[in-house]
Amino acid sequence: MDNHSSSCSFNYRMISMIDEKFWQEQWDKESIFISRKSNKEKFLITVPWPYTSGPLHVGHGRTYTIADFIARYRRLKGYNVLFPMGFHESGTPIEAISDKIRKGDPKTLDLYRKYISEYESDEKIEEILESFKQPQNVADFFADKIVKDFKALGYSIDWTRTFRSVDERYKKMVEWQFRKLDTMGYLKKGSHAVLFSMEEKNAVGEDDIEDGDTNKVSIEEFTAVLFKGKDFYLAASSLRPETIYAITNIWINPDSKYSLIDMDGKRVVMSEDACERFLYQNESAQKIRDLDNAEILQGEYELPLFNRKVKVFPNNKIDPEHTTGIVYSVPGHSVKDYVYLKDAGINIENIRMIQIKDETTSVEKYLEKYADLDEANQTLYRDEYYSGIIDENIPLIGGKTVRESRDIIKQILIEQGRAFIFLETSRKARTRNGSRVIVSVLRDQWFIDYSNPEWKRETARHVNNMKFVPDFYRKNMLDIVDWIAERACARRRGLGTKLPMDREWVIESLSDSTIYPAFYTVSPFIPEDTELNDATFDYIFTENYDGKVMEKFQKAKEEFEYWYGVDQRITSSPHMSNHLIFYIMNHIALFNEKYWPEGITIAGTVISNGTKISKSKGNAVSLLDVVRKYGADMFRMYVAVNSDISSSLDWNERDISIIRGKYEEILNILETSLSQKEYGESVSQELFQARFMKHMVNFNEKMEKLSIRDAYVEIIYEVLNDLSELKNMGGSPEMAVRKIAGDWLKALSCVIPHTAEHFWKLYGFEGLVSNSKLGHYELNSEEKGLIEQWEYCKGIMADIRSIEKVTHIDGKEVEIVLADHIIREDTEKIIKNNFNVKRKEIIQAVKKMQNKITMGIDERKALERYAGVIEKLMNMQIDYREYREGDKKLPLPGRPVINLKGERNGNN
RNA sequence: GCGGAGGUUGCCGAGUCAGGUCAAAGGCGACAGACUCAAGAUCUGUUUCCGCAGGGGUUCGCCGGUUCGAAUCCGGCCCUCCGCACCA
Repeated sequence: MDNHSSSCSFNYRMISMIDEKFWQEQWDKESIFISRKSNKEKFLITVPWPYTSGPLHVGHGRTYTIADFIARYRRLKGYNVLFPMGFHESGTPIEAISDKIRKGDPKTLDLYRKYISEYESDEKIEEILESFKQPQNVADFFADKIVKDFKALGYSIDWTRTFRSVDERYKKMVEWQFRKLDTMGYLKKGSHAVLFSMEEKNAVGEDDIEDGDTNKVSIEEFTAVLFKGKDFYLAASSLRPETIYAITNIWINPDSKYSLIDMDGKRVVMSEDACERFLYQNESAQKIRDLDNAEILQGEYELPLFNRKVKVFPNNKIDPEHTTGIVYSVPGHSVKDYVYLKDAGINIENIRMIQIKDETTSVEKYLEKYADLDEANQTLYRDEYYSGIIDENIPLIGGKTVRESRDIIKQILIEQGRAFIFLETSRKARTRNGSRVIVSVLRDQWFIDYSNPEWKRETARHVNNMKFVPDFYRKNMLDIVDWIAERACARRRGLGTKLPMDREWVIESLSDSTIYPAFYTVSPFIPEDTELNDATFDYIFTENYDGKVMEKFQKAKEEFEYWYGVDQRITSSPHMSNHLIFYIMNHIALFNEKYWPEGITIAGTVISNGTKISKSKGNAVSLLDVVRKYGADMFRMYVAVNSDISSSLDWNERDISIIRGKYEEILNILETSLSQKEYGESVSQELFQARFMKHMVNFNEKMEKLSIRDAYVEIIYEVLNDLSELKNMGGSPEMAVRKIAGDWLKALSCVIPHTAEHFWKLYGFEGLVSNSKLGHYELNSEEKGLIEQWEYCKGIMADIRSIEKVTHIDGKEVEIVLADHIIREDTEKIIKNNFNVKRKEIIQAVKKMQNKITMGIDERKALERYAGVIEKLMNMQIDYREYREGDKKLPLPGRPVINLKGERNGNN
């Protein structure tokens, strides 16, 4: 991987001379990141805590690194900054890992051997692996390693406030949270549909399903319509209940078995397989017996709503494993039914009831148009759903759209007891263990009811006042507020806090992590063994207590009130519709408005060599590897400069070496400037300093807006460019750097803190740069003039080059003729459309060149100042004078006449 | 499908909210030159087309519209990426 090592040995020495560990120890020793209440303005910044099931990769590093830039910048600006972190250990995956290790699953064992080996010597691996049979050991092991990794990255985290989501005192707070939600009526119990495995007797998530990440499985709602026969009802399911009027017959599969079940006193028939699955959706249903298919086929069945009877035909295309295994046939509006009937030689007249653009849809046309039967069927379905209108003469729904009618008919059928909902997976799916995935409706599922309108209104109002970076996520968040409904908040297994009102349930791992940043503020003031109850938390977090001071928690209360709410939370877009919405809404429900979250910054995803990072691809680059190989500052600089917060960051070798080049440049110039003792005054040095001042102004502005990349392009690339320009102008970059080193190192310290500390000390500044303060920067008019005039001169140089190129003259001498005061006055008038001027001949020229004329620059002064520099850079003699009457060409303000003298270049 | 973001000159990526100063920042790559025995590194210049005087032509997904004037505003179309409920 390291193909530069041979050619850059000198620079390697440069990088390795920064002893990152040493500086981390200095920070520790001086406790500069431990933050306590003070009289300074506070700034609380957080990042969602990591889940401790394994080592972190570069993707995790990005958000924390960005947060650290901001934390360090705020400190420079004089804020009392708190940047805490903790560890998320609740949920099912860690338990599942232990489970697999206990069972000796070879894949898991290999993976965790590899993970452990990244941190521990070989002889210890098996022992640690053995300890992983206990879930808590897995979590603790990796939490411990993450601390080490993060320290190695130089994060300015206050480690005194760290806690884990499974700590007893934290659990007490979660209990407090849930009892509060309960008293507010936000906690509900109800039934809930989930994907489920009968064999594993468990709800299954995307990760549990084979190809679940690439080919999603969702739950679809079918309407099972009851057709009344002599002894029982047939349950025929459909996505299109509005077509019930056009039914001609019912299909069952002759090769499959059917069963009779009891549903609230009704005798209902569905396939044997459906029957087994349905019992997971409806607890009260009971199987009565199996049926002989002849029993079903012989009778006639009455449609609900319309007085009509239809027959049942066998059709082996009907899938008994899909919904009820009974389907009704609508040949007028289903290509498949039309074909089935035709193939079976059954002659039934089509009933048609839907029009698109005043024309009754024709199954035959779709059949002709699409070669594939499925495609024809689906297209017809879609066309009718989006643009279909029901015929005027149809009862109940005539003239209405298909979309409206579907809900109306479904509603009526269910009310009349002639239909029920049958839930089905959107595709056939199996778990990774190979068992079948079905839909189950869980009873007594606990929910947080985010649909409460009052709660939503408050949330929307607050979201409008929050700061989102980038701002478009605000709109996104408002949509989510609108969309969010009940969310299941408890599970049967996993680590975490037991639901206080029902100890059978464990609070789901996203729901237990919504207000935890509040706990950072109090964590050091609540010892592990303290007795905690709801009154304690009411006292610390709210105004809602009996007024008596609780001595023991007084300090915690003060710290909470000082620090809370979160000023800035850095996260990534997948968190929008789950963690972030919970985070915002739970704060709004539980805390006083002044403690609600303020700022949210959403970082783009991290990709590796142009492709998405995923464990299965094996392209996850571990954070530890990166630090070991490149050092913290290199990685941090990469994160800062390689792409903007909002766009994705691609971690790849090529860009790494490019960034490294820049980093080495910084090291080099800082190193070589060290020996400079004096500072020579010259135009170019002055210009450099003025420009540096401008960069500092821009840097501050951009950091305030959290445009981190732009800020560092300014303070790294622009400054380095200026230095090389300075060198060309004959100035000394070393002297210049010596002069600006203090300010530059402060600005750089947010991104490359170790490097900045190293040179801060060598340059003889007091204390630590991480502890220094950044002043206010502003350009004075002299500095502005220096910069503007130089830009003007650069324009002239570009013009000279352009002329040289076109004429093939190798310029030796240049005469620059400037506009005199008469021209300037005339031009000013003409721009204002006042044509009463002294030299009429310039009117046309001014009009034509209007957008290239600049009035504000003192051209004479610019040339006085920079003529020498231009002469050096262009290697030609520069003369300048004002316009004289009789000159062939007329200069305009900002557009002097350039007379180039030299030899014609022979080649062309 | 629903919701969100986006399509810019060889590539990455600013600019679009507040239309003109935008042939369009910055980085990378490429080319030429300087340095060197040579390569790398570094530095200088060029990098849409035309031009023997700093100028002109044609460009910002596609098609239309508004305007004296559009990369920027409006409408339609095509394409890409992200999120979509028990997964952390």
